[in-house]
Amino acid sequence: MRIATYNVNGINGRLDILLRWLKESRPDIVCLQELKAPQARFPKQALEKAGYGAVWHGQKAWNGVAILERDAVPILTRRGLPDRTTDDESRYIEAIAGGVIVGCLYAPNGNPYPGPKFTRKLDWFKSLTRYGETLLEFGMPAALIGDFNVMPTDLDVYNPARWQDDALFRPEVRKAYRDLVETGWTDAVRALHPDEQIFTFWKYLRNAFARNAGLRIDHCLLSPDLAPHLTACGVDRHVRGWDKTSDHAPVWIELSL
DNA sequence: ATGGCTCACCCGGTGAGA
Repeated sequence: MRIATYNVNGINGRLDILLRWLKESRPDIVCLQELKAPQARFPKQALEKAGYGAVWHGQKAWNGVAILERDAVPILTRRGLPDRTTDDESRYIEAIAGGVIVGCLYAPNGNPYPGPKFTRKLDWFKSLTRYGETLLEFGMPAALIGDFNVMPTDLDVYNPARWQDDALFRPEVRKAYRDLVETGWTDAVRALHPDEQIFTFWKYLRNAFARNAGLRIDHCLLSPDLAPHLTACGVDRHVRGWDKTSDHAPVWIELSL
């Protein structure tokens, strides 16, 4: 079973890109972030035509997350994190797909540092960590997948020195990610490729993709009963090279289930 | 090199992304 995550950066503006990638890669389950579309403007029919059922959590102009399943409709289990019911941003959706609890997330950016947005990012990670512990206690195969907006280590940044004071790389945020992982999750890409430099995002600016000036910020975390089934993972880098593409590339994992 | 892109908002300049 293949599970992928893709920050599409506008699902309607880049629908052709998304459909092209789905057609060539045919993942079983897909987590999408940054839909940038209100609930009523999700392209349900176009995805159905491509063979994917969907659940989604939209928002006007910003954020927005969705889970797709090939030849099925995911069973929605949650919209939003339990700690953040006053939060009006669409950053978490969860469903059962392929027998796995799939939590699809889009963490806050947190810039500028310091400031209220940065503090909110740390709070959001605490909420995610706490809820993740609840998921682990269920004892059902679970995965937290999406755009975490954090580079966990120096290896995940093309030029670590330049990112020291950025909200995606501040020590507080890296610690928040580490605290989350240490409650029992496995970072799939690092489990299989501990020493390889792997990027999932390249800025639009300054020819970043051609220079490979990238970051690893899209992650797949697996519960203890799922991690032993991990057989492969990768980044569909070539998608980032397409015309009018997202600034992220799709990331995928393969599970022997 | 903190943005030189790119998006959604709805038609022009603003806020946000990372």
